Amino acid sequence: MTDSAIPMRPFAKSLPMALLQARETTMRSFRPMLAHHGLTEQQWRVLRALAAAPNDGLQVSRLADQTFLLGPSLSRILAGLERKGLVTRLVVVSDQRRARISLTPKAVDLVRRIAPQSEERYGEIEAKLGPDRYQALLTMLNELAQLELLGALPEQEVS
Amino acid sequence: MTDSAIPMRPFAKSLPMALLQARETTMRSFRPMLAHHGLTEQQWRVLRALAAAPNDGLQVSRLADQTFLLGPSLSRILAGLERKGLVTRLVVVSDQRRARISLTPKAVDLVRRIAPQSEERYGEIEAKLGPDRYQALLTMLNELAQLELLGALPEQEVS
DNA sequence: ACGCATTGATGCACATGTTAACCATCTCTG
DNA sequence: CAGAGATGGTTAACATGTGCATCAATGCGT
Repeated sequence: MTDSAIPMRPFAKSLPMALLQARETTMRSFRPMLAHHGLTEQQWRVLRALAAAPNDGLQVSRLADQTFLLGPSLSRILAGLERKGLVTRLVVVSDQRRARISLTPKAVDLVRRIAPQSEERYGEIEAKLGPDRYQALLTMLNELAQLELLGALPEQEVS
Repeated sequence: MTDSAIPMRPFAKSLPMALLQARETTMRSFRPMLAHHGLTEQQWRVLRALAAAPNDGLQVSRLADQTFLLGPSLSRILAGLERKGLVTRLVVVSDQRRARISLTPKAVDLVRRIAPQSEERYGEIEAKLGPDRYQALLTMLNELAQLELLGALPEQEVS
């Protein structure tokens, strides 16, 4: 009785599930490499964002935006990276609530070593999917991310 | 010095990041609805898979496959759902390692109430993205998920 | 029957996701 | 210029993600 009577899109055609599965497939390719360097996926996102940032670093909130990490997660991650000697934190004198996070030279070296391996993975995915399809996929994903969907922000009324 | 010298694909063109962002956008539309019913996203995945399963239920490993949850996560989630009276667990007599998980009538009712709201969300996404693009996106995501990427399974050699 | 690798599932440890509460600083207004 | 509110970050608490160890039940070869 549990089946047959509940009309619902099959799991396989669920966009969120497809996105989840696709991401898992790609990340399974990256994670072992990062683990080999003692980094988690999120720690790498932080290092990577900082590597592309201006030399005086980024403040925590900007870093959170760029890495799609929430504040509390980022706080913990930064504490860990600081303990590892990979990032430094400088309080902004003009507004002492803010801090600027930068990479240490040690971290810059690390990023330099990882980057080419990372590019290899991207290259493999792009090649196996086909450059044209890869681009098309990126385009559609970005378009999807721009959608403004109902119920996302306000307290929506449910039935 | 931290920037400019490390050649790396910009964050925005990173496929894993695009997948993450796209998934976040879609899930932001679903989560409030599920929270309103006291369910997390993962709990809903479990209920949904069970609702589509045969009446005698699914064993834990199959459920893990279908929901893309790892064993340990699923163990904890099932314990929670059992505590809430939403699933039951029956040990298989012929092989006592296995258990069959099924929905309780209470859970079936719950799924029945949530399903139409869920379909609404899917419909909105499909409509706003365009049915043709939606299908194309699903197709490419499934294709991506099927890729066999290096480093995913064996101990890969890193430099 | 016996040893023994395999399988289904859980336990453990650590890192992150998520929400709410909290704290320090700053800004604005009266 | 004091006090309310806004802002940037962190802390806390709980659930999940992830990899590894564990454990019991099973199947298999001899």
